[in-house]
Amino acid sequence: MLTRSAKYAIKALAYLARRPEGGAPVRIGDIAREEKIPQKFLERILLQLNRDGILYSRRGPEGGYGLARPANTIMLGDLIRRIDGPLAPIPCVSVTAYRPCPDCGDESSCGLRLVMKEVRDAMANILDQTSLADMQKRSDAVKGALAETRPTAVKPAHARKPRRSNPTS
Amino acid sequence: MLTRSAKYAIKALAYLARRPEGGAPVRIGDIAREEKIPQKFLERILLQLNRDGILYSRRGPEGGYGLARPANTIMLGDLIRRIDGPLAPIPCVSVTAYRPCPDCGDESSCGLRLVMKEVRDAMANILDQTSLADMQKRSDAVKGALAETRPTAVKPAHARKPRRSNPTS
DNA sequence: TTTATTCCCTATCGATTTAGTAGGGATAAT
DNA sequence: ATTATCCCTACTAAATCGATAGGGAATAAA
Repeated sequence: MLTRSAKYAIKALAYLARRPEGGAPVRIGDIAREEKIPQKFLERILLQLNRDGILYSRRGPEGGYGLARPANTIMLGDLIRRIDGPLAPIPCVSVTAYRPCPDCGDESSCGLRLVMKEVRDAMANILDQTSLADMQKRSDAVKGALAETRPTAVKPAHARKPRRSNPTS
Repeated sequence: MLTRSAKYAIKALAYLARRPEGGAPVRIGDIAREEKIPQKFLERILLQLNRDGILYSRRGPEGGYGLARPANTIMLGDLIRRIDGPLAPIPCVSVTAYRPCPDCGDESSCGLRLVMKEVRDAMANILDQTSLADMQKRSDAVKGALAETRPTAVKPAHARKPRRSNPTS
C-alpha cells in the first residue's frame, strides 16, 4: 500500500507538471489548497524531494517550488522508492535494496521468492516506465475520450518503447 | 511489502502442500521448527486460516493441521488478502475492498488511479493465478534444472491458461 | 478414566511507522 | 525594514507489527 506521503508527493508533482515548463515557482500553499493536502505535511515531503534534486526551490516572496527536470524524466517508481522505500514485496527480491532472508536455505530455488520476483518485476515495469508526463497524458486521454467521437486510446507506458530518461542526451 | 504474517502463512502452507494429500495432520510445532517460524506467532495465523476454511485441524494427541483443499486450488492472492488485506496500492483501485478517495474530484480520469489500477491488475494477475502447487512446481523446476542436461523451464502461472479453481467441478 | 498432548482463544507488550502539528530560523523581494 | 516564503527540528497521538503469556477445550492413548 502506498503511504499518504507518496500519494501526496505524486499528486503535488503532477500539479507542478501541469504548469508551463520554466514558469514561475509555485507556493506550497497553492499546491496544498488545490490538491487538498495538509500544508505542513506537504512541506516536509517537498523539502525532501528538493534535497533529492527532483525539485528546485526559491525562498522569500515570489518563491516556491518547481520541477528540476522535465516531467517526462521523472518516473513514478523513483518517487515511490524515495518516499516509501523499495517496491519489492520482500527484501530478497529487491533490486535497489536487496537483503537476504536470514533463514532461507537455498534462495535460488525458494518458490515464494520466485513468485515475488515476478510481482516486483511487474510493478517495476509499470512504475519505472511511467513518468509524470505519461500519467498526465493518460488522464487527458480519458477526459478527451468523453468528449470525442473517435476516442484515441493512449497505450500504457510499459507497452510502448521505453523513452530515453534524458531527452537532451 | 508483505508482512511477516503473510510470509509465514505461505511458507507454512507450502510445507503442508508438500506432504501427501489426505495424510495425517501436522503439528504446529513441526511446521514452526522446519520453517523457522516463532511457534506462538504461527499458531495465531493458522488459527485464522482454519476459521477461513483453508485448513482443517484436529486437536489432542496425533492432532495437527492440514490443507482443507487441494494445493492447486489455494491461490497466493487469496492468502495474502486474508492476512494482509487488499493487494491494491490505493483503495480506489481495489476490487475486493474498494473505497473512493475522499478528495478525488473525477475518479475516472485521475492519472494516479489509472496507473495504480494497472499495478493492481498486474499483481492480481500473478497472485490470483499462482497456487501453492504452482509455487512448488517452480521451485522443483529450478532444483531440477541444476541437475539436468536439458533444463525444462516451467512457465509462470499467469502465462498459462487459467485452471478451474475447483478441479472436482 | 486418567493423563498427556494438541489446538483454541484472549490479552498484553514494546518497537516502529504513520500522519500530522508546532514553532521557529534563513532568505530574498519589495 | 518588512514580509512572504522556504528550511529545519522536535514533538505527538494513533495505528500497526511482531511477538509472548497464560490458560481453556478437546481427544487419543494408557
